[in-house]
Amino acid sequence: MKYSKLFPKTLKQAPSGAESINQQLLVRAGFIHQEMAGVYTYLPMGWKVLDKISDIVREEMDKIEGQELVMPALHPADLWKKTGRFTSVDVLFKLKGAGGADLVLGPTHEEIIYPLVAEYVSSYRDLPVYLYQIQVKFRNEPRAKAGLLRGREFLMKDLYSFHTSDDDRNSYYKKVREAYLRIFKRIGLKALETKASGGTFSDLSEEFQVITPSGEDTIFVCLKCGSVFNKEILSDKKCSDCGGSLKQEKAIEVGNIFPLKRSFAETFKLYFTNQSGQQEIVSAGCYGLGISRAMGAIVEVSHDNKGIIWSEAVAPYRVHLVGLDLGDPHVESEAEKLYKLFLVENVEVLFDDRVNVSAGAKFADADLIGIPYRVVISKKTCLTSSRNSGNKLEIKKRSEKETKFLSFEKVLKIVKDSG
RNA sequence: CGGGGUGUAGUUCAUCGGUAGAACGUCCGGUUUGGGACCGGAAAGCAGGAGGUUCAAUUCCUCUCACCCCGACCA
Repeated sequence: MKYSKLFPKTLKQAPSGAESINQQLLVRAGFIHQEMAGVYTYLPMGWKVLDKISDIVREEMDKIEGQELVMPALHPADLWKKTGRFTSVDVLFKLKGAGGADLVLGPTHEEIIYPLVAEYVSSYRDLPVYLYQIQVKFRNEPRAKAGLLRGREFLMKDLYSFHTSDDDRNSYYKKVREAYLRIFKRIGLKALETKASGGTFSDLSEEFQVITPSGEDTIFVCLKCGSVFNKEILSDKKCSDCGGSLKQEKAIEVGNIFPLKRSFAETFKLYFTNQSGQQEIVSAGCYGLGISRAMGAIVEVSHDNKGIIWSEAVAPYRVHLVGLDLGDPHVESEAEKLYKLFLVENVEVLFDDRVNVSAGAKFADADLIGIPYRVVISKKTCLTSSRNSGNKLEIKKRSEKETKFLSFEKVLKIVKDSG
């Protein structure tokens, strides 16, 4: 991608009202655009990041035999009335259909997936089944805030598992837990597994929390055994696993896994016929992961005063090629060649090809956008190119200070190897 | 949903009763080119919306909408 064609350009200042770090940096760097409180357009580079996170999530879900589907965002309210959540969930967006029927914008999908599975699953032979989707969710938060950390419309992965027994569900639950730990590691988030209440879903659940001052949850980390507890389930000031003392932290919840209560299966009559021909109730779990929230969380924990520092797995591009002295026809053609070489090598590259823009402005944009590798081509780095021997490029990692001068081959190796 | 704050050019902000100004960005011309360069010129505004007070309202008052922050909430 050529920077001159990229939509949109970066901003020097964050709009007023953008107070949280993730919102400021993501808006300034051109990843997101706010439409209203808690609702954002994901701009081309922002969408690329979300796509990369989603792809990692897909890979890990597929590894544990998840099957991807997409359910509607628009739900008939009847299903929500059946579970009682039409009134009990206060963040529910409600609207009217053409005939006056009540409709709901889905904040979660138990009400859709239970009837769906009930329709197709009737035998123990049909179970277990693991279904997930990556989809937009709606929650009418009384106070949306902090950029992508708390939206009214947001991107989420939700997985639902259905089993012939609680034991089977519990063993799958462990697999999901491991998949989650792999996902967060891969996208560059240190997520702590946290014991929490299950709200209307279940009695207990586990959350994946990323420690950051901007987090809105309070968690307690045991200094002795490392267990982590959400404050909502903590009755005394000692670790309930080992009795050790606890350290309080602010954290943002990026994932939450629940063994589901029986009541959903009862409401939607989700039964199966077992091997002895008897009807049994299906056991289920649900597993959420906030995709857009994870993007915000990454920025919260990985930035400096100049901008974002993307982890390699989720960065919109791998290389930010900065062309300086492009007024010089020789440098200009060398830069073009270099850009094409990266493309031929399947390296995702953003090429700052702007001619009348100062070096400082280009570096500032590169730092702001936060692509992992910055490669500079200029008069200085082109000097040796007339001799075929030693054409050196300048390469710098966004996360490091050090700059190296290396041949294209070595640059390519670095860029391709890591991550 | 309680408390507080803010709505003026694309963006950030000034003006605070006499009918709108800067910076950044944008466009044109020129000089520049390794950390947000410089000089000239230009375009850009129903002052969130409705009502009221006034000879006159961006400015004062009322209502409303939106956004931000603190708290409550967060299945």
